[in-house]
Amino acid sequence: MRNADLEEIRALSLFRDLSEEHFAALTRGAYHQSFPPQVTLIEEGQQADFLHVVTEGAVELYAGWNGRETTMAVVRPISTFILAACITDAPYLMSARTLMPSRVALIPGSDLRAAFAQDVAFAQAILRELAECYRGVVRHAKGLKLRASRERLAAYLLRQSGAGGGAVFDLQIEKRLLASYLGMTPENLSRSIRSLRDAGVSVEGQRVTISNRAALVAIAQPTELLDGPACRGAAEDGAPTQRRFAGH
Amino acid sequence: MRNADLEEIRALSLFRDLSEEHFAALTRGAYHQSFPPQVTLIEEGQQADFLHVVTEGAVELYAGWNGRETTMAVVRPISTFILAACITDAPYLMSARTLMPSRVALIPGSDLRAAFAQDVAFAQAILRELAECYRGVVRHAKGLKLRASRERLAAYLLRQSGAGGGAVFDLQIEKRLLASYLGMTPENLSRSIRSLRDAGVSVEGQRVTISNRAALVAIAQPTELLDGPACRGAAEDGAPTQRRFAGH
DNA sequence: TTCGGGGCTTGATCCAGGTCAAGTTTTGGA
DNA sequence: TCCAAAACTTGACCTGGATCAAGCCCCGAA
Repeated sequence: MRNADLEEIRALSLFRDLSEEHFAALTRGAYHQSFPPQVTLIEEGQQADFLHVVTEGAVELYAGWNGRETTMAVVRPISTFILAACITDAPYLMSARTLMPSRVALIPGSDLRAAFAQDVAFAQAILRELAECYRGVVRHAKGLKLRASRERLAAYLLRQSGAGGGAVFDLQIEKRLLASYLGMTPENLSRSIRSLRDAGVSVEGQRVTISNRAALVAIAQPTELLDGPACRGAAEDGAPTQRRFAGH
Repeated sequence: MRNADLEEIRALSLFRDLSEEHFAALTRGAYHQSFPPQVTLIEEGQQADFLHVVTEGAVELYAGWNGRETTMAVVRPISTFILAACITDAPYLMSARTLMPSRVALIPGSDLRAAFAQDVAFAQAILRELAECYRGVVRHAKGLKLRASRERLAAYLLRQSGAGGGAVFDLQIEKRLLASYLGMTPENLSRSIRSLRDAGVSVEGQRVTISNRAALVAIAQPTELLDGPACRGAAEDGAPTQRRFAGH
């Protein structure tokens, strides 16, 4: 692995408190690979052998059943995924595929469990990371059950725009993917977007403009309990070393 | 706390590997209280001070937004809840209320974190427990997004009936609650139940009879990735010291 | 034993959102 | 640069499930 990559991974809250020695041990057995877009990295049901860390690009987590398919999250650098399956040594509950050319570090689950047993600070970091993942899915599920699709879209746009001004930003994601993530069809997303026009939202291609934040807030009624803390204050103080794009 | 209660809690996979000393330290600061039905134990948004362990009765985890409300899970003895909020010392994402006269043990979060730091085996147990919770919510979310309501009901009934024969069993839960858990209205649940009659399902009051398991399976298409491992084999070998009734 | 209230069912109706079918635009590759 | 495939939009239509409104049943309290 390149030094620059190592440093980026090291900066993750997950690895920040890990001793130099243990970190070296972890990364010794790790791979760091580049993948073209649309490559399936893991498939649900498979055994979990590696913790994955996206260092470049974007990875979609999705699940299928009976011919249907839905996007559960989009993971962006630098963050990890499938920690839970790795820890319990259980089959993945979600598949993962690259959305663009991406680089992913693969850390053997056995090494992970070994480091966990030897380093209390690391154990705490893992636990915190997992707890945050858990809370992310809970929020996602709550949103699905409590909000209508238009409300989910409004909330999503507010989250993406960041708490600050951020009246203009890019979607960073294909609309069909966003639709799937929000639990609706592309057609319905299209219509929902139009229906937000009179709330001052305009979407042209990937570019989103929010001209009346208050109106959008009135629709989405964002809460920390549903939209996460990221929505709260203006730009966070510390370097946001870890971002999860669409949920989690 | 009564000795019998202590032993039951001790038998949880969460505490099984904890040293006698650390377990004593944990339970020294713990309360064990009885509550009548319909008592709110915790409210979403509050700070998480105690890990909760249901030892008798049943507790509903639910979430509200904008006047709406949905039940996320029903926790039955002996199992824990709100572990994640406790660990991250973050606000609860779900409220909890008793559904019947219940007893709940409250273990201070600070003690929990202390024990975590001192006992690697305990740390691993906590991590496993949390990972299982995470996977539970992921399954719940997948079900909501991938299955239609009738399919969710069919899958739920199969899960409840247990993998074995179990052609007759009790719902153990009010139907309005089940409806909310499955993400539908009571009216729609009623109709969905009727619509499963020609799949050999009859529900009279709380009593459910499944006379054509194959037909139900054809509708629900149960998968381990959606319905959990509990659905797999016949009665598990070890004592099922920990059960989560409706999901998680 | 009666009464009242909540849970459950059933029917009628409505609507959010899915499906189907064209277009239109964008994108990526030769 | 052009072409083909895919993404996106729009309209028409349909349907799963919500809502509204009774009525029923069961259970618990007086």
